[in-house]
Amino acid sequence: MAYTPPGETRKKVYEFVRERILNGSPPTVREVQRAFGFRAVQSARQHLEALVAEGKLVKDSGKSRSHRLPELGRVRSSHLIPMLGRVQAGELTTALQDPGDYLLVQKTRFDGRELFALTVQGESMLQAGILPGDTVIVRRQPAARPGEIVVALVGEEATVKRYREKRGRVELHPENDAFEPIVPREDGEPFSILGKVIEVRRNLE
Amino acid sequence: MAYTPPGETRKKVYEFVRERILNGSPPTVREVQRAFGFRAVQSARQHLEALVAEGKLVKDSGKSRSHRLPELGRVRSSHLIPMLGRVQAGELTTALQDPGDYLLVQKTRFDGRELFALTVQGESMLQAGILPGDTVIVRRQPAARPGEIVVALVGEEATVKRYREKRGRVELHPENDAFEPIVPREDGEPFSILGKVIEVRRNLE
DNA sequence: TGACATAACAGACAAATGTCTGTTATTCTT
DNA sequence: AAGAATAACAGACATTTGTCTGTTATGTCA
Repeated sequence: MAYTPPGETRKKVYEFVRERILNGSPPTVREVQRAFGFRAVQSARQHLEALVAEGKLVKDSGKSRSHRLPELGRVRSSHLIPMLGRVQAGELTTALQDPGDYLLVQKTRFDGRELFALTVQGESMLQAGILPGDTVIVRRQPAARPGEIVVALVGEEATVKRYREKRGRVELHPENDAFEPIVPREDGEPFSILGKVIEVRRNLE
Repeated sequence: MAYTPPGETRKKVYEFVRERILNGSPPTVREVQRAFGFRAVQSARQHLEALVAEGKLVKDSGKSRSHRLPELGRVRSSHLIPMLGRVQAGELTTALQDPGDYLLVQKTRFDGRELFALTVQGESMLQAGILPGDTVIVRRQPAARPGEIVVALVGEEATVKRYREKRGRVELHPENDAFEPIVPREDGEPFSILGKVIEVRRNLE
């Protein structure tokens, strides 16, 4: 192969490998060799080793297709979580067990099994920047701390509100002046906290 | 290994492989074998072949680590897109070529290369439900249609605004009464549209 | 019960893949 | 010009990995 100035081929090798990693299939040494027309495996290997030495790539020695981008360790751990639309109380369990759709999230802090997603109905959280049609990602938990945004089951329906406590009593506050806080009563309709909202997403396409 | 009811181990193998693929490193047959404690390679292989036959996985015959999730169906492929923080005009190209962080998105409609993400600064889009600290996912394009939310380069800095046209002239509208629209002038500071905002994300953890 | 399908195992082979040693050519530096 | 560093090559070896053939156990169903 023709001789190229120092660093030139190296850069292209990096870009090639990076592209492949981002597309989900890191190349083998020989795939790099072929992609660049090297006549020796070692040519490809030297570039790859150099890139690892520079810290631009990391590699698991001995394993095939094991080149990775260093920053990606943190980022790449992802879960598929069930995605629910409008949810009635009774359907909830069923919907979680056999969801119609999945959402891909990267939440290394959480176990994928404790997460689900919900489409927001209504404008009660407008002033918290949560609009109708937004998707909220929820971590299942039976309680919450004041100030957190939660998904609660009030009567027959799941609702998104801000959790507050007043004189030891639970209050669910909308963030929209046109709505009134919900104050569950002991003898009232069934009430429970489904979980805490940990992310909000909105599609604008 | 202990005998398990039909389909039970199969399901777990599928989940294992799926998780690994989503995390960027599809397992080898023997990695599956070890993960499940099979004493024979063939045990793992049978499950994998069955999953391919069922259409739950696809595979490039002969290649190592080549199991993939089928493009069609409810589990879609994902992209890793570069994530930028506060961006000055000059840094932009550099930041896109060598980003410090990545974001995992599920956008089959788009090519991963035309997407990037940006952290929102300031409160100018408050009433559109975009708060400071939110992440916007942007599709690179040099123009926009009225009503769309865009990322534009005004002078030295990237800014998120709603794109409007008035008497044939471009206007960038904030969605916050405390801010004034930006009306770029021909002889004024450099102005260009970087792309259109296609998703907004907010972390609440 | 017997036929049949599935699950798991055993052992082996061949191709793919990572790695090693050593050599030659080109460029850079002094 | 000489030495050092980099790029590319040649050929080989060892491990990993995909694949194959055949066997045994467990469960299903008529």
